[in-house]
Amino acid sequence: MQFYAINDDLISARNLFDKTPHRSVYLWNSIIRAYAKAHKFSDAFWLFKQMFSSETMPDNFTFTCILRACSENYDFEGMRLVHGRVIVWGLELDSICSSALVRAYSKLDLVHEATGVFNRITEPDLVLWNSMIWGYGSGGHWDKGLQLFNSMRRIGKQPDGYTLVGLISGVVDQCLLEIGQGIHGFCLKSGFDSNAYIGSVLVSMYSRCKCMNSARRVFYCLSQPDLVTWSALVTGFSQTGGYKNALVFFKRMIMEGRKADPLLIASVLVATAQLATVDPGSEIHCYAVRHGCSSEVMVSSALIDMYSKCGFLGLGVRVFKTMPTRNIITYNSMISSLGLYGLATEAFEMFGEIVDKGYRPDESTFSALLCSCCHAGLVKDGRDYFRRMKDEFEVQAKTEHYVYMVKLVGMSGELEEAYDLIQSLPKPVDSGIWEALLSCCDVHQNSELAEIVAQQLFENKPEKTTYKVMLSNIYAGNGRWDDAKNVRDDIAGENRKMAGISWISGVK
DNA sequence: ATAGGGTTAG
Repeated sequence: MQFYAINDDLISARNLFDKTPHRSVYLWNSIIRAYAKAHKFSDAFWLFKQMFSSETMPDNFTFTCILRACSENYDFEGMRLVHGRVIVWGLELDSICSSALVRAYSKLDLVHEATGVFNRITEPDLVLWNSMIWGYGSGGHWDKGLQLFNSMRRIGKQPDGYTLVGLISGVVDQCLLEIGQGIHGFCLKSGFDSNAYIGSVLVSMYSRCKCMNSARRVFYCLSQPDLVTWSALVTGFSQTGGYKNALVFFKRMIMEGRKADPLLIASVLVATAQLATVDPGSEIHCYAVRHGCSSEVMVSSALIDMYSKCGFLGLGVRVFKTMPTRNIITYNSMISSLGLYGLATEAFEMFGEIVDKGYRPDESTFSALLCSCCHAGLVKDGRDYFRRMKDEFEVQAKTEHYVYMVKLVGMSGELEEAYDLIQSLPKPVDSGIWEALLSCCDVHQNSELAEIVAQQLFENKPEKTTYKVMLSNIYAGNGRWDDAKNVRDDIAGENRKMAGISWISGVK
């Protein structure tokens, strides 16, 4: 419904634009920005080009509008073209254009280019500092962001809320927790702790650091947490294993009379999917239906995943069939769901369908496909998809893909081939890949190779005990009782895992 | 002119 409103407005705006005989630069800028905001990037670009042959000349704001469109559309070529024009118009040193360039390049992960633009400015203003710090932070270069933050303060420039948001977004991992705490301290001292944006990024920062107690504490300190902040907290719980808490806080927010939006609903569905009981998930589904957003791509995709993980593939398929718009994530969810149920043929068909429709399969698509092959033991198909992934679709193989390939080849009994595959990888090899091979050795009771693999794992992660259990089991299976006992004794002193128990909840 | 939360990846 919202989309129609935006489109209707856009159409009226365009009519007005077309009827105006002498268009000012403001009018041009507004219409380009409107198209960019509605994600109609090709229209925005077409108008941008039209403008150059009109009587009105672009100004620095025109470029910011079109740069935003380029970056949101991941249009690298357009980006270079526009940058070129910015230079031609002598606006590269303009404070408005330069910060737009820095942001756009950073968004495209071209931090190097962003830095180039930044370094050409001798006296950056606050917005430019902020843009560059944000660029470093969002690009994973937290250290450079921090350096820049320090040099900014050294020359006496006062940071503002934007600066800190950019800086905090660079704290992406548990090992950066202390850095994050330091920045949090700075926020408190400088009185930024009541800023809604900073509150929400702090909550998600602590979530990324797996410190949900701190995230919760920041949340409780806010007098009026808004939807985004609630959402950050619920998502934090969803992603760190606090599934019950995700639901508790979601319900608490609803009880306070607030309305959830598609982003939050998708997030809380992740928690219900992990709980693997369908009741809470279908409750959220009903909520989405009542609030008219069950057909949003994000919600529907999450529903497909939830239903299939909770044992109701048919309901997931029904959501899939009835949803009005799909994206690559939707298809990936559907492929992994089919794979999860051992329906490899159907998963392959869906892959063919998305290629026919012109979607670009991504790394998750191939994860889902290779996983389906593993479940169904289809070695030949797996090899094919692995090859096509690299050759035909130019998707780089990542750790997860190698894990699947090792499992697929190794489980079929070709332990040597799996071993050779790992040997061919650049060092250091992720221990997850070695672990995959170890589980193949377990299944095929090959204790000789298992020893070699375990040695590799021991060098990588001596503190982990799971693979020692596996090695001991392999020894035991081969009747090598002394070896089995030695490895067991080795674990005994370390923190031992409790034996697993499981149960099935009653179905009414 | 700059900012925050999101769905797949068993």
